Amino acid sequence: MKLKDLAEELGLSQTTVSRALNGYPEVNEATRQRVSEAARRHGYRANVSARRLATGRSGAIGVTLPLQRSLHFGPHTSEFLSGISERLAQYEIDIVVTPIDADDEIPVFRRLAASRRVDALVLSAPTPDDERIAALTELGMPFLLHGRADNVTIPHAWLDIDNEGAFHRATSHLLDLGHRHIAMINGPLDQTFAIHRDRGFRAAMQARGLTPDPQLIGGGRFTDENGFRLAQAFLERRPRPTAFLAGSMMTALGVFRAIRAAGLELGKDVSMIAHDDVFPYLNADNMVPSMSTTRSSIRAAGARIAELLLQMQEGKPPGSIHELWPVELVLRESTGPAPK
Amino acid sequence: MKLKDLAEELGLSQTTVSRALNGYPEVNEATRQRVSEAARRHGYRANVSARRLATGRSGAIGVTLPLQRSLHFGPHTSEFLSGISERLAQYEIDIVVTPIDADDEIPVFRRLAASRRVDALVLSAPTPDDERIAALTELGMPFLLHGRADNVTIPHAWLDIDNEGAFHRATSHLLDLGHRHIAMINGPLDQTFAIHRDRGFRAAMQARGLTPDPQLIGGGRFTDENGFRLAQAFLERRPRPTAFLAGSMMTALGVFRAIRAAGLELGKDVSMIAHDDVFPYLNADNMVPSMSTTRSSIRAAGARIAELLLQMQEGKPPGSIHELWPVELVLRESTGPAPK
DNA sequence: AGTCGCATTCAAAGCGATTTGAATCGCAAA
DNA sequence: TTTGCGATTCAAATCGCTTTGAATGCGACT
Repeated sequence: MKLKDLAEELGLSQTTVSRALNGYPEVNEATRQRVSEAARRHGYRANVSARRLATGRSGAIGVTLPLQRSLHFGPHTSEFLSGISERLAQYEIDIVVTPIDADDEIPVFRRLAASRRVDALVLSAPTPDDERIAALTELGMPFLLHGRADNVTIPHAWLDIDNEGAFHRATSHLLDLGHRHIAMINGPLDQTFAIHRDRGFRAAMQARGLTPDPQLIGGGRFTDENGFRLAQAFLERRPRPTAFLAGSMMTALGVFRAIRAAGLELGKDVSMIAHDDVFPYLNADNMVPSMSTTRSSIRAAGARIAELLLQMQEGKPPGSIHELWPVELVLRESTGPAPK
Repeated sequence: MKLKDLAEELGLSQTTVSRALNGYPEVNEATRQRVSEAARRHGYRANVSARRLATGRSGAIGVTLPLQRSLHFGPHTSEFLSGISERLAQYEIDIVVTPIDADDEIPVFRRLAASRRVDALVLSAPTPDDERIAALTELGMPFLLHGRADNVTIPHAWLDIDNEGAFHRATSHLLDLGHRHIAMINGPLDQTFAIHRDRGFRAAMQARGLTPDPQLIGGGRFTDENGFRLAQAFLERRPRPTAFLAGSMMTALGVFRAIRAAGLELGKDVSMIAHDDVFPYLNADNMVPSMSTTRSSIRAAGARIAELLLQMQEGKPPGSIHELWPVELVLRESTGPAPK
């Protein structure tokens, strides 16, 4: 059933039917009722391809899915996507997952733009000098950055969490508890968020006149394995760290195991604060001991990003969209006073 | 730059340019070269909306993303999507993520079909009597089921792994090692794959004349927490289980913790075999002790599903597409002989 | 020389919506 | 009675591609 059929059945022109369904004001209310009813009865829905062609808008936003590179974002992906779709569900906007091969990101963007496949893009995992921003700006493709690219001066929209503040507070709290040898298990250090966390950590230490021990700082992928390896190595150093900062719940699990393997008890011999993106399948509250975290829902971020993309489509200038979300510090059982 | 502009610049008709770019044979090779060169030079790409409208194919496949219900599939999602996109990347086929709210799945399908938004769907997490199959068949929307719906007789395409066989083998192996009290931590029991696993487990036990202890059987979401809780409870029973089967690496982590918490040693006092969907961020091989698993890559399944969808689009009848993948049993350190 | 067939190319007709500019109908104002 | 205006409705153009059916050019064959 297409528009023409519906119009014929109703004895109306396509124009009127189209307008009635799209809520234009110049349609008689009685007519609109009649049209809506018929449309519902036939389960009529406008062919999206035709609509997109006519309106010039693709009605879709692209979310990049890094295939090779940031594989550690795997577990984040579904939550983030859920957040976006949650917000977009009521609109007729598609979410197109665009695999990106790291090598040829820019060409992919070029193709996306030329074929008008999506109206806007969501970019994840930026580096400080992220070159995608210049490329997309030049292509005239609207986008929203999830994270920040500190060194890029081109105006662009971004939403980020306060990673620096979060790790500053977490570190300060550990210091308040008397910890002096704090190990930091960060993410991949080429990415902005990891750099910010590092900065927060160092600043908090230095504020107390302490210098972070480079032997107790590590980074890398957010895997259970990486967390275990680094933590195990750190626990062999002397003086031994009495507290850990972990960049993700996944690494925290590894650290947890390493602590146990060393015969230590979490929350007593060793403290830990992990960053929690709030995954429904890995709950900090239900761990034993429950895990102190810096918490920020990546799902909520996705929803807000969708919201902001909608606003951009209505004309809000990208350069005016900058959101820095505070991060909660949730204290649970995994943190305690430093052992004497 | 659109087709018309390109044609004008080249002094050719749109027909010829279109055919040249789409690889039709009736174009002079010299002309094709000239066209390709010009297209490349201008970065020309056909407007997808126009193409879709003209061809009547949306050039997109939909992947359902259950929002509420199977939240436990979170971590699987990104791997699965990666697999699909890996295979589809070379084609101009979009992957549209379709959030599904559980309550109104069928209406969503109806809308998808009516608006011709996608050419086919990938369905996940089926139940034995999955009613989506009938709905989609009636709507004429091609789909491929990831998993199986045993009780549905309507011919349809599916790809599944041999869950029953996997758990049969895993159980048999534990029995060979002398274990008699085997605990089973399954997935949500309304889903087919969990039912199959249960069946494999029971059959292997019964083949040795053993009856599974209902006190040692549990199910539920694939969370670390659920694994921990169930395992902890099971370890308090007498006789205590000497081996565990875990439905996912996520639950396995919880079981692991429960075993440690009980002062037992994995691989010696207690054995475990977990099912591994092969996540890059949770490696069975690198755990300590390394984890014995039934292994089947969900990413590979995604890639194959994409492949099969392409074949369906070329006319392969859905009823002829049934793939049952064998599952590897990988023995590592977490399994050992039953303690006397 | 006339005709046929093959290789190319083209003009024009869709695809199914949206949108522009004009037409129609009452009804109040002149 | 005529005119004008607001409220509705409509015919036709448009979006940018694919595809059908016809046209063209040219060497080969009769």
